[in-house]
Amino acid sequence: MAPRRLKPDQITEMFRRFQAADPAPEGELDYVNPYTLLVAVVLSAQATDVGVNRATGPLFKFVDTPEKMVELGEAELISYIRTIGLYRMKARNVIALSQILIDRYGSEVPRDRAALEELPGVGRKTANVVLNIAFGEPTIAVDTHLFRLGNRTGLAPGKTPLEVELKLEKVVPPEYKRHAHHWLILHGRYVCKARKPECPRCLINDLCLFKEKTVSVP
DNA sequence: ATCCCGAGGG
DNA sequence: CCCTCTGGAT
Repeated sequence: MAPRRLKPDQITEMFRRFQAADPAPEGELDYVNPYTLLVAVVLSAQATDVGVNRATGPLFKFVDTPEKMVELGEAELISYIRTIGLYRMKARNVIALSQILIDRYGSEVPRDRAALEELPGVGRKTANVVLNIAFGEPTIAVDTHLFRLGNRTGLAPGKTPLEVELKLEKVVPPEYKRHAHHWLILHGRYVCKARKPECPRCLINDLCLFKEKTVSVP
């Protein structure tokens, strides 16, 4: 069956409300510079931001450059991030990625999608987050939250994250693109949750096309 | 499609 | 016990 989708004026209204409620949304991953942001996002795969911040707090206090990370080494890095899921692969990727930044990019985080996606542990979603947060570009990173909301609300239905991203690129009004990722991710994290969406206190529940919408009982 | 892989919630 | 959490590589 063809997925129902919101109309342009409804989408504009949706983002108008998001902006009114939270004019300058921010991500919840802690970082001190573009490099630590990149590391934090790599570590955040299949992990909670709280869990990532707990590990990166002590780490970034001393290790905030690619050189210091390579010097720290994989085994030591693991001692910091052992409480995060998938830590072996992540530690290996962070060390390798740091060495590549030193060798090819003068220890800077490249402001370039292709260059970012060549780094181990960095895919399209991570590259989009870095471009958006570190460099202020209007990219819309589609993670598990955006993918769910795009389909559930009718904002941008798609079978894959990339499909949802390209559709968002088309339907989100230009003036809202820069913050679309943050608004949607925060909404997905606290209100439009995967398990038990709290529709009664959702500020766009009258626009949303979710069929099993929970209704408030007066 | 499957693996990686710990913490927290229900 | 079950599932989910700002995925990526094979």
